[in-house]
Amino acid sequence: MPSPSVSIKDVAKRARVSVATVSRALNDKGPVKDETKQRILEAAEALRYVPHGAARSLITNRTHTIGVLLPDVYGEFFSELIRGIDTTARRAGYHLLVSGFHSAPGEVEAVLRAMRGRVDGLVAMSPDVGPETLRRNLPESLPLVLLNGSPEAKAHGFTGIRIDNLGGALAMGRHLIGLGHRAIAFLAGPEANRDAEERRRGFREALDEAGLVALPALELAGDFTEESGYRAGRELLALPLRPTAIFAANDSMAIGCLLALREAGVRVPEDSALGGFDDIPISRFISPPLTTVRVAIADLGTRAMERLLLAFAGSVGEPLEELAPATLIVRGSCGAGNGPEATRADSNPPFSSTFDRTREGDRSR
Amino acid sequence: MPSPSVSIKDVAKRARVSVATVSRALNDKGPVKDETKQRILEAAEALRYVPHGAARSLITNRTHTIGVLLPDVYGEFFSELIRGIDTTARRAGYHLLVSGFHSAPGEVEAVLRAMRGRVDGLVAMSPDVGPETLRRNLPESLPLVLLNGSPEAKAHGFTGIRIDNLGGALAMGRHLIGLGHRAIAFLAGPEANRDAEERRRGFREALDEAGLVALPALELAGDFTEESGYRAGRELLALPLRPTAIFAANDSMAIGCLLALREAGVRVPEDSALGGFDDIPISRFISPPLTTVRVAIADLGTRAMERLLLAFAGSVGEPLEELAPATLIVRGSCGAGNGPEATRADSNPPFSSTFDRTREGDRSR
DNA sequence: TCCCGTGATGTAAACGTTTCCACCCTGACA
DNA sequence: TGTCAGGGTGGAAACGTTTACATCACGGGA
Repeated sequence: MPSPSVSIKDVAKRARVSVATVSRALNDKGPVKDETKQRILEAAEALRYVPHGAARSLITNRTHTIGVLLPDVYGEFFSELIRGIDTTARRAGYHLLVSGFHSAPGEVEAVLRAMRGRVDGLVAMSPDVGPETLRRNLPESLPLVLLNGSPEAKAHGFTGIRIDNLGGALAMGRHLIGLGHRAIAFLAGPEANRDAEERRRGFREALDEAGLVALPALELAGDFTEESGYRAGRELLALPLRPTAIFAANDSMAIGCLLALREAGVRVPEDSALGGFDDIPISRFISPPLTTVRVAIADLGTRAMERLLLAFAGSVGEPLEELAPATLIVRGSCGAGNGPEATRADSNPPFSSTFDRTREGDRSR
Repeated sequence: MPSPSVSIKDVAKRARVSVATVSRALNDKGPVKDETKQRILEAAEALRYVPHGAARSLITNRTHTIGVLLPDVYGEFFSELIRGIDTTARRAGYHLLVSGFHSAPGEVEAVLRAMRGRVDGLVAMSPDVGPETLRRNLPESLPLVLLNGSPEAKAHGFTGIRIDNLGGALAMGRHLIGLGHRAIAFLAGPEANRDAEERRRGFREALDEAGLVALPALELAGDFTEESGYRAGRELLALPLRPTAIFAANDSMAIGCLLALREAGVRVPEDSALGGFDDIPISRFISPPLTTVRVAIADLGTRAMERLLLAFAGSVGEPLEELAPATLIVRGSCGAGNGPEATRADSNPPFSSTFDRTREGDRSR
């Protein structure tokens, strides 16, 4: 059970030099005679020596690891984000210490504290956790990038990256209005969710621009699940005056809604246009393919990591807030393909874009 | 830039005791007078003291971290696996050091070596990397669980967990044959891929059982992508004698194939039955919903982690090999819903199962 | 010939913990 | 009153590195 691990001393002994020389030889620091160096490398090889990370971190004060703190490790969003962070991190020689946390009371604190001395920096996504909690449980000096944090985080001295929910929803709203729709239903996300709220605001803004009013009857509650989208769809069907278009605050709800419509024989997009948000992979495979707003998630991770690397390089700078773009993806479900915008729709067929996406992250940015 | 971090010494000074006492008080080891303990806790609180992980690891030889090594951090498989490992790990107080590696020559080695002194155990998925490479770059004593490794890994003294590809494919083959199909096409996966190979073997076994012969013309090459499934579908369409059923070695290919068939006006399942493997989330949303084989990925991660925990607890035992179940999921694409097996299909409607799945991992096992 | 710079190496301190050991004190027991 | 047990505490070693500093030999320039 006790690890009979070989340490630098063993290498030193075998190569008949001091540990200092071994360290120098292995790290290419300071002068070492070629002959000695050769002997040391051979000894290390023979003994299968691997330096002890913790010991090294202790003295160098560098772990070459960055922590990633996420509310839940679930689904495509998570894996995409990690992928974005990981590729950038690895390229720079960093590893990832990943930790999800559930909403259990003291859990965030516990996880945060566990990070001390194990990471050089932190990427945290904290929808619930306030900036104060973060700072209280973290060493003052730890570089930190907040993902989708509250807008006031900047004021607290945090640098963060947020998704441009507002811009994306605005684009979708404009698009639907541009297609001639006037009565547009909105399936909202969870009350407390910041993304959901921003998307609602973006949609409202589009309405305002066009001089349309938001009818309370056309704004339905949802919670980002397919099920809630399905329920909302049935509610819409029961309305005396049905909307000609529906904008769901995320793709899952849009899909649930689509099922409800289809069950009732309502055709999409002929009878009702439909738009979503997120561009989850399923979206391009359902029929009709879903018009949605793409969030470059992997890119989000990449940007966060790059910020951290910048901080490591010493250029601290003042806390910034960056917006990750959210771009409209026009597919079949909005009916643009039947109208004058057919070319735009054609330029993004569901199939070829699938293959594009496969390696998207590798060439992101 | 240098971290003005507060250490145990600062706490000791403030509480007017020795560092030894602070350590004892904070870890509840050895006797400390209540009054002193109180003073120490207050001091720690006031200074926002957080123990230094690396330093602690150095002396205790425990990092409370386990390494996860994956060939690629991409897609649903990855996130599900991580989720399975993470939930189990966190419950036991462990963190995850995640590292993907690309196929660059020395990269696996580099990543492996970086793990020394940073992890207490390792979960590795190594389709390409041989057992020898692993051992050569890892301390002898490090507990290791291999995911989907080669069957001979066990002989090398590794304990591993593999997906029951053979059993799953066998079940699918039996199912299709049971529905009366005699000419069944098989879309194979990548040549070198072990999973793909095992699935092929399972299918062949089902044919053998039924006294059917595998026609070379009905076995098409593929590489697990939608595109290759699409190509295979077109090849099948060009065949003089078309198969009445198609079994694709994974869902992505099945979906690509489905598109090819649909383009040609071939109806599924009326004109041709279709089966896949993996049960990726899209599968239940396409129309018709795809009959497939579900692999409990999160469960795979959970099992791996449990093995590791067992090893930490000291019960080393001989290297075992565990098989993670792969179960047949009957949906519409195989046509069972139209036949005598309608009840089985109904018991698994695409929608309710979606919601089931949402929290599947939390109650796995 | 002397001095000094420089390359090659070793010694030892330091990083922040945990833990073994020794010490002191108090009280109980003989 | 002496001894012993044991609670409470501090000193110091140890973990495996890196690195500042010291040492030494050697060679070149004055």
